[in-house]
Amino acid sequence: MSAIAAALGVSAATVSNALSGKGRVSPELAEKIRTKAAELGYVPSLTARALRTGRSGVLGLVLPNIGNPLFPQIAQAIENAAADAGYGVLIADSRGNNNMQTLAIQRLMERQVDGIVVVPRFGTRIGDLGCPVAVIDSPSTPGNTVSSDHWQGGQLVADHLAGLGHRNFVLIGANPQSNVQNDRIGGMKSRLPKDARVEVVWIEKIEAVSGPGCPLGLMDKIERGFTAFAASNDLHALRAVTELQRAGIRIPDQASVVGFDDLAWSSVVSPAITTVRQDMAAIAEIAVNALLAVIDQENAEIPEAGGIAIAQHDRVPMTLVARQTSGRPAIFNSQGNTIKGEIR
Amino acid sequence: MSAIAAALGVSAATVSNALSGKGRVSPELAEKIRTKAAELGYVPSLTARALRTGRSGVLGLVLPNIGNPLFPQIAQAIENAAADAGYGVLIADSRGNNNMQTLAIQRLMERQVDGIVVVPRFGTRIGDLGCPVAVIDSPSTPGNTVSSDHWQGGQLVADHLAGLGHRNFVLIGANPQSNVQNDRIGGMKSRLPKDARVEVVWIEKIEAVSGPGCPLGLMDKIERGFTAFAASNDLHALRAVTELQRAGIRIPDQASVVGFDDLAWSSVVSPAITTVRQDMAAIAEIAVNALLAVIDQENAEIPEAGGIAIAQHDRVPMTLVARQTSGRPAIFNSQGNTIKGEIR
DNA sequence: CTGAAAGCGCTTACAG
DNA sequence: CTGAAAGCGCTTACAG
Repeated sequence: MSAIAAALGVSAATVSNALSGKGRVSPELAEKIRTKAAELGYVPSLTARALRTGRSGVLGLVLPNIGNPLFPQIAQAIENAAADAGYGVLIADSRGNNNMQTLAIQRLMERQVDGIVVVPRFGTRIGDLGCPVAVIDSPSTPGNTVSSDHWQGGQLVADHLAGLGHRNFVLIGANPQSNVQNDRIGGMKSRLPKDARVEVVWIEKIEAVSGPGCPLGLMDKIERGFTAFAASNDLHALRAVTELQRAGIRIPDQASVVGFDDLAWSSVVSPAITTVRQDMAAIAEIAVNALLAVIDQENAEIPEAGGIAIAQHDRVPMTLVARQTSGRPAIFNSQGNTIKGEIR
Repeated sequence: MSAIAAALGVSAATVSNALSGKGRVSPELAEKIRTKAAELGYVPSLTARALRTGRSGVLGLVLPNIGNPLFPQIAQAIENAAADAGYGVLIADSRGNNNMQTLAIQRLMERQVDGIVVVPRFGTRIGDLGCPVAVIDSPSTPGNTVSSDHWQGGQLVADHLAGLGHRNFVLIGANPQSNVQNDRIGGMKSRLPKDARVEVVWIEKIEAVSGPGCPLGLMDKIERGFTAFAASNDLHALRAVTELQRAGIRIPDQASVVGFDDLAWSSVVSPAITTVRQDMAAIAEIAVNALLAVIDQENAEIPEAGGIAIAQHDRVPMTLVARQTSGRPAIFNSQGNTIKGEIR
């Protein structure tokens, strides 16, 4: 900037004003300055600007576990929304314990992020951080800012499976402590037909006994007449598909399987998995906009206000993506009654 | 900091020296300053430090596509290695075209990152950026800094499958333009038994004709006597497993399937997928250390040197994780000859 | 419409 | 061992 000022014989202040388009510079001079800036390959120092304005132009993203298969979708959506708003994204992983989450947030704040998007760990509560925060989890989470309407997503699944003729449902979740999973499963239950038979399988409980990656005992359910398998995410749905398929069950002829999240592989396995997709772009946009609103307001009003926890509780609707794992089962007639005896 | 200085009646310079442990402060005063800092909850402004020292303490991470299933592993490893070294990580997605990659790098540089880790898009070459860069791709990529030894990984697969008795191999890749995939497939080919029969399936070519998610024609291979399916990553391996399973093939009794990368679901599907794992922690550490070495050197020597492309070409060995998809096939006797006729 | 001055919070020679 | 001073590159009242 000083190089431009020197080359043109004007002041740094004028260069700054011209480049930021804040008016108060004659159009001709402004044009000359812009040209010279381009010519010199001028790149403003965002660091200096940050120091001066107190705004870094960077948002933090704290995730419970970067290794989570859903992470790519979230990170991509947040990165996009932030980039569109001219913000960078600093990532932090709270993998491990809840203390790590606190540390991760601290590290981010040391770096003067203007706001933080956090996907909290089970059962943690994000209090007032002294910095704008948007929480993405589930509407059931205290302090939640925005999330998919997981309950409604569960209802989508129930309606879909019931519409196919199913009356015997196995609901598959990993951990009953997860608000997201509880919402999904609760939503499903709330919409099952009156005469439905339901059993819930909690994977972590089974694995605690039989070890990770163990069979889920789904063939036992099949033998007991269950035909619909609704998992709380695609990873579990995939596990169900392979477990059933391996045992010789034909999907969707003999059983339907549905998942959540439309993870990377879901459309590409055989048969492709029917799933309920989150509108991550919408969620990210709401989260980022909520953050920006608080940031702008902080800047405008009394800065002593400090960190403000956002509390909008936006619920973004989910959409069902019907694929092959839930084609019409050959075992049902159009009334939904079983017409073949091979599976009672 | 000035608050500490004021509270103690010393200068900011002394506070700075005490807190940074640069010596030249009496132990007693230093201790008093540290105590007061803790008491006041002092958090240094990394922005100010960055402006003054010219180092932001932030590394950039540019990925070809955040949506890629391998991304979590990479991001996590880099975030860890960077955090251990006291650095933050700014992410950028070059999703879409090669121009986006250039833009992503520019945005990162505007934010004064001290160095950039880039996983380049197919066929792009990362030149001198005027900032330290570490490229992670494959040893066959020009400018590569560090990567897994994908060729050796391919050899691991070939040895493993040949050792099981297989002589008829289907190699599955997505895109022949990818250096990584070419290395993996090349490595496999280089170690197949002399009398082996080999066919390569390129998924993108098939999908260009039959649409995304279409069958890969694997049953045709089975009918023509192929028994070993070696995919260039777990996503394709999973696709092969489900396609074969769905058609009634029992894995591993009638066919073996092997993948790469040990993606999130690989250990949890049924049967669990045998795969070759990358040592991401080692790769990330080498990449980050390479960056730090250049950054420190820039700081010590002539800063006019500008950006230096690192050229170490470290190859990190891969390891095979044998799981159920490649148990000993029942169709082979101990000499590796077919003993059952059900699959010729 | 343009410029001189101050200051964001640090660090780093340089004096004392 | 400690402090006064300058400066990193910007922006923003305030004058002129």
